[in-house]
Amino acid sequence: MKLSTKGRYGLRAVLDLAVHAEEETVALSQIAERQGISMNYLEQLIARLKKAGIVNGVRGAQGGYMLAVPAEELSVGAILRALEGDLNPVDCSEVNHSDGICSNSDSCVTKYVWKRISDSINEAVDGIKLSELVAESRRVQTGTGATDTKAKQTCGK
Amino acid sequence: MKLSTKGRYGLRAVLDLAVHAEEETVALSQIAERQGISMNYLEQLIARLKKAGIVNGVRGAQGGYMLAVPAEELSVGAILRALEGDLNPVDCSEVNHSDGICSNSDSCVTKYVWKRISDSINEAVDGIKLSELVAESRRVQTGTGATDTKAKQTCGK
DNA sequence: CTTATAACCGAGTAAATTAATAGGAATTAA
DNA sequence: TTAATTCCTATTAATTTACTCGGTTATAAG
Repeated sequence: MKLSTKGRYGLRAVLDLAVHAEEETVALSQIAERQGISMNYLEQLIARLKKAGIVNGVRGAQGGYMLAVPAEELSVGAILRALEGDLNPVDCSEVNHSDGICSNSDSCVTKYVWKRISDSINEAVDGIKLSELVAESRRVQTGTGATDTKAKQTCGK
Repeated sequence: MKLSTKGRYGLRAVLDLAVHAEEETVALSQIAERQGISMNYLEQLIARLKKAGIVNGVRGAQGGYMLAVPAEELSVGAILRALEGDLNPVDCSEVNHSDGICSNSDSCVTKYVWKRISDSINEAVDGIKLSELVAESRRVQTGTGATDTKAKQTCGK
C-alpha cells in the first residue's frame, strides 16, 4: 500500500516546475539536479505527465517544460493519477457497481471496503491544489537564502 | 498504490472466521478451501493476525482458529494494518510532526500530501467494523442455499 | 500409548514489478 | 552548423510479492 517513486518523484518535479513558473521553461536537467533524481528516470515520469496534459514540452536548445494548467486549477489527484495510474487499492472491475457490491460471491463483500478506501483517497487528493503546495514551499524557503543548495533527501526516498 | 494479497486474502479469511463464529474453532484448511486460497500461504497471513491479537489458535486435533475480539469491536483498519503494516502511502519518519512539515527541505513539502492521504485512509478503514461485513455477507448469501459451493474469484484476485 | 489432526515455524524459490540505465533520433535557438 | 534539449524505446538490476516446502509441537480421540 505504498506510492512508488513515480508518484513521489513526479509530484516533486511538478511542484518544482510550479515554483519556477516565472521562468517560462525549465530544463529537465535543472529539475533533476535540484530534486536529486536521475534525469533519465525523470524523463519517463514527465512523459506520463505530458501524456496526461499536465505539462508541455518545448524541444530544442533553450527548451524545457512548463505547466500546461495553472497551479490553482491543478489538483494533486490529477498529478498522482497521471503518474501512478488509478489510486484504487484493488483492481476490481466491478468495484464501480451502483451499490459497490456484486451478489455473486462471498468474497466480493470486501469490495465494499475497497470502494470506501478508494473514495476517501481520491477525495483527499482531489481536494489539494498544486498552488497550495507552492505557497507552502515558499513559506518554508523564506529567510534561508540557501535556495541553490541541493535538496536533501530526508524523506520519501 | 495497491493492497497486496496479504490484505485482500487476509480480510476475507477473518470475515470467513467471523461468519462461522458459532463453530467455536475453524480449521485453516476449511477457510482455505472456501476462499480458494493456498493453505500454506494463508498460514503466514493468519500468523500476522495472531501476533496482532486479532485471532486465537487452538492446537491439536479438532483445533483451529477463532476471533480473539468480537466482530462488533474489530475494525477493518486493525485487520488491514496487522496484515499489511501501516497504511501510509510513503515511509517517512517525519510524517508525524505536529504540523506534518519539516522545515529542512523543499522536497518535504509533499509530506503534507502524504499525511492527508494517510489520515483519510485510516479514518475510512477504522470506521468499518467487521460486524458490518458479516451482516452484508449474510444478506448477500440469503436465499441462494448454495453455501457449500466454492467461492468464485470474481474480483480482488 | 498411539495415531491422526492441526497449529506453528523458518527457509527457500519463482514470478512480477519497480527503478533505473543506456543509446540514439528529432527539433530548434544561437 | 552546432550545442542543447526533448523525445522514444529497449535492456538490465534490484526489490518485493506470492507463494512452496519440510519439518516440529501440541492435543483430542481411539
